[in-house]
Order: sequence, then structure tokens, then C-alpha cells
Amino acid sequence: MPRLVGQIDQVKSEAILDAASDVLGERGLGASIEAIARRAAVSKQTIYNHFGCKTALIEALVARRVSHITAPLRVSGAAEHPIETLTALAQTLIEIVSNVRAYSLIRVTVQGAGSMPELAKAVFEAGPATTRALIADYLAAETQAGRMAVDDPMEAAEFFAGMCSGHRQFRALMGMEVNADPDQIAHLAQTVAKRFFRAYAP
Amino acid sequence: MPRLVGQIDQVKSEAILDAASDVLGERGLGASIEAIARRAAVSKQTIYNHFGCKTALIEALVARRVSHITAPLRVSGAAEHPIETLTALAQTLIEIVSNVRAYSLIRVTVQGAGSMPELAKAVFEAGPATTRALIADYLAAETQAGRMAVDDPMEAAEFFAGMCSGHRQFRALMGMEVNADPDQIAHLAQTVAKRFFRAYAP
DNA sequence: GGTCAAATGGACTGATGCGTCCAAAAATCA
DNA sequence: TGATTTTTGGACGCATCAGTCCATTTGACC
Repeated sequence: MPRLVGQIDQVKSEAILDAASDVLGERGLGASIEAIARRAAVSKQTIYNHFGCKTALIEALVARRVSHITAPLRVSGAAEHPIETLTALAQTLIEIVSNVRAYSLIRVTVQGAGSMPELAKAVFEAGPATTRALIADYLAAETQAGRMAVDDPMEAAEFFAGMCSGHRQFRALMGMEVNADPDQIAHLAQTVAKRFFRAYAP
Repeated sequence: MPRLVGQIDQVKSEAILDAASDVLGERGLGASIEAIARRAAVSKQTIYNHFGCKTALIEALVARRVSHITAPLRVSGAAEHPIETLTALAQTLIEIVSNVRAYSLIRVTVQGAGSMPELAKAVFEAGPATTRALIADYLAAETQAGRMAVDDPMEAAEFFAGMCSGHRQFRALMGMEVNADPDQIAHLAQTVAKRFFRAYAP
């Protein structure tokens, strides 16, 4: 383990955040700092040395993960037929919503919405809001190019995202099992793309 | 206040549940029994006399509210054009998702998903699952009648519900403001119905 | 007016958990 | 090796809260 003079070990910080992610995911916001410390094989005091308080720890955790949420969501080839691009988009969105790991963190945010509302807003901005804007841009461009006919891109993007998440979001939040079979996700993504395109075809 | 011999006052039970709904909605699952007792203008002991323990209180609360969630959702005239029926359905669904009061309870369920998973499942069954089945039945009937072309009614129903909830569900869960302007809801419901019908027209 | 179930409220237990303190140990650097 | 910083682990204070206990009061019913 390398060490930087006068600085607190970065590697240990990461280990603590990993452990916090796991334990909070399992036990929810009620998980104790001690449990996180045990999981990280670190003393409780060390966590306080690194993060100051529980709220700061959770903020750091969310900030770190939040950038990963929409990272895989990129609009690839604009030259393809819209259905192909939409299928790829839907596939990524459904995978995100089916990712129990990502959602365990969102569940923590929901639990803490009362005590840390700014965190909830940050997650919303980084997640759904960014996603919607990205999809809306794509839809607007396709409409411009005459390949689709979307009058209200933001609204349509929200419909698209809603079709992708369906009940999966609800189930994930409730801690229920979510079907993450790759074949079924792929098939579902195709259907979403097909139906959505039909709803907004020129 | 009427009183029945040998029975615990029903009116007081209702008052307790109302107070619990309010306080839990504001403070989340962490709200204390004492706070609920204060709000209900009742002693803590009375709550225990009525419900036994906190978990039972929350179960009673959810059970009472859950029946209200899908109560307004009825498929009315099958003689109308599908778009009209779909608009009415969408309107009701959007109103439910925009109802902060109803969602404060769902937030409590999310918070308690770890400690009372069967409750989460019950809410899912009573809410989204029932809704989906109801919509799916309608879509199947319309397809049978040749007015729509829905190959997979359950899947389509989930798309429909997803379009209605959009980001509202997420925002409500996060404790963020949700636009509940009746005019905008009505307009949104029409758009959902129009686009959905286009996606599944014969 | 007397009876009895229910309500009250206040004290109490036990558990949990955040955050602090501190002296000893370990790791790092010079 | 010696100086410095971090880590450790355990004890501790403080607060909150679920749930219990109980003596007293209230109020509906006869």
C-alpha cells in the first residue's frame, strides 16, 4: 500500500466506499458505521478520519457511483435506422434498471430523501434527467433528418424511458427480484424500440 | 364518540392510522411512535393497545391505503373508441403517481423493504400488478374486437403504465415536487393514449 | 351513581447507533 | 534508527426509540 505524506490513503478510501456500498445495499440506510468498518476490515475511527460523518460518507458514495449510472448510455451511430439505435438505447436503459447493485444505492437515496434532499436531487439530475435530455436530443435530430416525427422530444424521451423501466424500477426499489436474463432483456429492448418507433414514425 | 363494550374504539383506530400516515409521510419510517401518538392526540400506550407493535401498525396502514390505490382505476365504456378509454385510464394512472399522499406511503414501504419484504410484495401486488392485469385485460378485449392489435397484452400494459408514470414515480419517491396541474395532466393523458394507440393500432 | 373496560401519561428497560477520546501499535519517511 | 502520521480497538457519552409497566382518570353503560 503506497502512502502519500500528509495525505490520507486513497486506496483505503476506495475500500471503505466499496464496503459501504455493499453494506448499505444489504441493510439500507440503517446500516451502522461499525458494520461498514468490519466489512472494510478497518476501524470505525478510520472511517471518521476519512469522511468526517455518515452523511459525508454517503454523499461521497453517491457522487462516486452517480457518474457510472449514465456512463454506458451513449448514442452511437446516427447513420443506422432509428430502430437499431433505439434498440441499443433501450437495452442499456433496461440493463441499468435491472442492475440490482446500482439500485441498492438509489434505494439508499430514497430512504434518505427526508434527511438529505439535495442528495436525492443530485441523483435525479445525474440519472433520469441526464438520460432524458440525451434521448431527447437524439429524437430531435432524427426528426430534423425526417426519419422520425417527434413533436415534443422531452416528453417522448420520458415515454421511452418509462417503457424501458416499466415495473422493473418499482420492483428494484422494493427489493424484489428483477428478471435480468440477457435474452429476455434483448427481446424486450427490441419490442420497446419497435413500438416506440411506430408511435413516432413520420 | 360511540363505544362498543369489550371492543377497542374503531374511530380512534382510524385517527391513529391517519396520524401515522401523516407523520410517516413526513419523517419516513424512522418516525417514532410517540410522534404519531402526539399527532393523533392519543397516548403511546393506546397505540400499542390497538396495534400491538410498530410493524403491525404499518401493515394496517398499508392494508388500508392499498385498497384505495387502484380503486379509482376502472375500465368504463368498452363501446367508446379505444383512445377515449385509454385517455381516461392514463389520466387516473398519472393522478395516482402524482398523488404525494399515496406515494409517501410507498416511500415508507421502500424504506422498510429490508425489514418487511412481504409488505413490499403486497404493495406491488395490490398496486402495479393489479393495474397491469386490468389494463392487459382491456387490451386483449380490444384486440379480440379488432380495434387494436396487441400481441402481448401484459407487456403492452406495462409499457402503458411506464409511459404514464415516467419520471413522476422517481421524483415522488425521492420526495421531490411533482407537477400535479390538472390541465397538464389531462393533456399528458391524451398524448399517452394517442401515441400508445398508434403503436398498437391494427 | 356504581362498574368496568379503555385511555392516560410518565417512568423505566434495553438496545442500538452516532460520534469522540485516547493510548498503544503499525506503517512510512528521512 | 528516529520522527511523524495513520491506524487500531476499545471504552465512553449522549441521544433516540421500541416496547413495558402501572397507578390514575375518563367515560360509556346499566
